Amino acid sequence: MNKTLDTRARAILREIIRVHVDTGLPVSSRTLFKSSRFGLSPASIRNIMADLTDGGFLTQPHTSAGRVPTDRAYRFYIDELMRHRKVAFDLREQVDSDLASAGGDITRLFQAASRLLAELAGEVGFVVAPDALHTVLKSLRFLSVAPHKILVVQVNEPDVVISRVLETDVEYSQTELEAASAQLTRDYGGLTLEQVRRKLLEDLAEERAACDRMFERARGLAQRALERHEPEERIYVEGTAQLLDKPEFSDVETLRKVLHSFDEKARLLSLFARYLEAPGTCVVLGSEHAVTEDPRLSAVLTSYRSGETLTGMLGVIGPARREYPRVIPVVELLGRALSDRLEGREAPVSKTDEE
Amino acid sequence: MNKTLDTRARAILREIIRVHVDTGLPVSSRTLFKSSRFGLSPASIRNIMADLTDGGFLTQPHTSAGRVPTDRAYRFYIDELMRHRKVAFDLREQVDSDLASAGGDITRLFQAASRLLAELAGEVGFVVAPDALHTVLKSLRFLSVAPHKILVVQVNEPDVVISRVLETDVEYSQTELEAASAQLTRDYGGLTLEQVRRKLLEDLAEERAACDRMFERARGLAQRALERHEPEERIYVEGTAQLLDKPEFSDVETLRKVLHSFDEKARLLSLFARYLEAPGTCVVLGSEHAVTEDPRLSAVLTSYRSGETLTGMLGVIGPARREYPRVIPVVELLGRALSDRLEGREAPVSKTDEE
DNA sequence: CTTGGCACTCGAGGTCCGAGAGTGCCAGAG
DNA sequence: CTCTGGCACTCTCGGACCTCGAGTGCCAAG
Repeated sequence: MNKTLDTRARAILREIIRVHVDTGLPVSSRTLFKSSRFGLSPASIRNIMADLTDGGFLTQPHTSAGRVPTDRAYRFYIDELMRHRKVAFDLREQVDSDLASAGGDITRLFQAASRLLAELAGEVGFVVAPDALHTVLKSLRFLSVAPHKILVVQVNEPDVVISRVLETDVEYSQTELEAASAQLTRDYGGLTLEQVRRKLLEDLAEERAACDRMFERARGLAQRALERHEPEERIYVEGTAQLLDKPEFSDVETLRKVLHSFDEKARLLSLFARYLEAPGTCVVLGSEHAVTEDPRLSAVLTSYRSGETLTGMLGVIGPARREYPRVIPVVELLGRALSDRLEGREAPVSKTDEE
Repeated sequence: MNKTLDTRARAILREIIRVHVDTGLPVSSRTLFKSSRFGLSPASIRNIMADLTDGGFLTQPHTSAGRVPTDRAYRFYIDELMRHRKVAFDLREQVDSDLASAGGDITRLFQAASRLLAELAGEVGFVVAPDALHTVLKSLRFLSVAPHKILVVQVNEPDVVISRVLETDVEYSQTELEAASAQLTRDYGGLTLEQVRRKLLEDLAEERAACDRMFERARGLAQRALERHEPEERIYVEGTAQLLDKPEFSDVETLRKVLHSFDEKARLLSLFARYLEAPGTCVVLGSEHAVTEDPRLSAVLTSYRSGETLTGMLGVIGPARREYPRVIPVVELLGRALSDRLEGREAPVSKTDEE
């Protein structure tokens, strides 16, 4: 099929998308005639619409309804017709300050990001954390916080801090813990978490008797601290209620399926997986390789970086009918903002150390 | 109105509730006649049902439908008719191990608890964290984790650990930080967070010039670390999608309102507030002082303890039509389990220190 | 190539009706 | 006095039917 539509056809297609995105309803030739001055009568517009329908860009829900853009039309629109809108400056500020308010806590950071996505785009927002396996461990510290509780502070490349409280049977002195911290950081720092885990297992098995009892215990603690997280903990979804406001999800049965599918984080994760590699921002429409299992859902997603090789993903999920020129920049803004935060670049928001 | 129903009326009411909870549909005299052997004909059952209707225990959606229990009926059922079911032993184990997997992180603990509530009760689960104002600070520690990042570890009574990464302009040595930690813990340990905040402000204002520059900075850090959390961070809601499966919320408009209302955490919090004081487990039906703004929603809630004076709340929200004998014990189980965890009592799940 | 006109199609919404489910009440039996 | 079968009554649900209006497709004339 030739994708080369003439100028008039493009203008009409663009207008149909604009109106349909706005109203959510099928667009008729009459509406088009009135809404915008093409200098053409409804009949002529109908002819062009018929061509667009033949070309696979439009469909009609039934004979006597207007036309609705197909996924193909959206694809064409996104690739060729659309001009991005600049994001408002105060939006950047809001994003930066909201992310800053997570205060270095990685979980809250991802949560804040997905919440922002949901709020700003008016759709379901999600963030997929980078795969922890390839994260590089920088240091590991133990801190005794209460008689049988030890705080394990794990610092990953690039200065991402994860801390975790472990309960212990044995009691440790702070000096012991500091020695152990230093030793472990020396032994395992610079390795990826996957390597650390493997090496820990080997070392624990091997040095059973030989080694110092204390370090053996410390390795045990480290192992417990580094236990790999459930897949559910790698994916953050917020704003699922937003779907209720979209007319395309007004029937309960659809909603039921879709909302329940958001609860199955593990499957979502595997669906998203293939897009991790994709550079830049992509729009995945339902009819294409589906990000979600439901063809009615589509996604706008982009990747973000955290350190040298680590990438995660974030984006929004909603109906294909969305304001792309507004939504795409929002997703990209959050991608950049999250990368900046994770790589330790200061956001341009004012920040004082004292008081 | 006299609440003293004769034995037969009680039996019938109980059976009506049983059947209605099971099916979700209005119950007819015929169904009752067939389902259970009362030794009475449908006509007689109808007479009793008419009495129960007069007494305000039953209503009919319309003339030719069966009867549906009113909130009053549920109240009577809960107070007088119901016998709790024992929770299965493996349920306790699941709860304990799931809560243990949060690994001392208070946020994840509350999240896990509300998720468990949602899952086990098949309704919306929620946890309200204790009001941080009255929490007693035990110690405050600083740990340098990266050039301009400091981990602030705050230990509250009873050994609840909260840690937070702060970014700083100035660079601190670990020795400085340790001195500051000791000093701050000495000065502010044992006070409630509210007192700490006030005292910090006073001290910062007063000793402007006099005091050591280092401690002044440390106080600034402490203040940033203890900034009070947004109300949204005190309330954890999980499993909102569960409502989709309840036939009483099958129309989209209701769902829209209800699900959106769950997103407004701040208002939820204020609605829950009054039940914090209530001892034991209570069932709040929609027609009574509403926990939620919608009279169709009802809640089963209980409080849990964390330390001497601190109490929080947890429970489930759903339609009044629920299996009380099963749901109430679940809520109580989680209340106990959460108290145990927070007060440092070991749950009876096996736990080894090493390996 | 454009346009007004016109016949055609199809869904939305209203009305009507019959079937079925339940009830309330009554009169008669135990 | 209580229980029960019988019966009339009510009300919802679903299907059949109809009309209205929106939109289209096509054609013939400009």
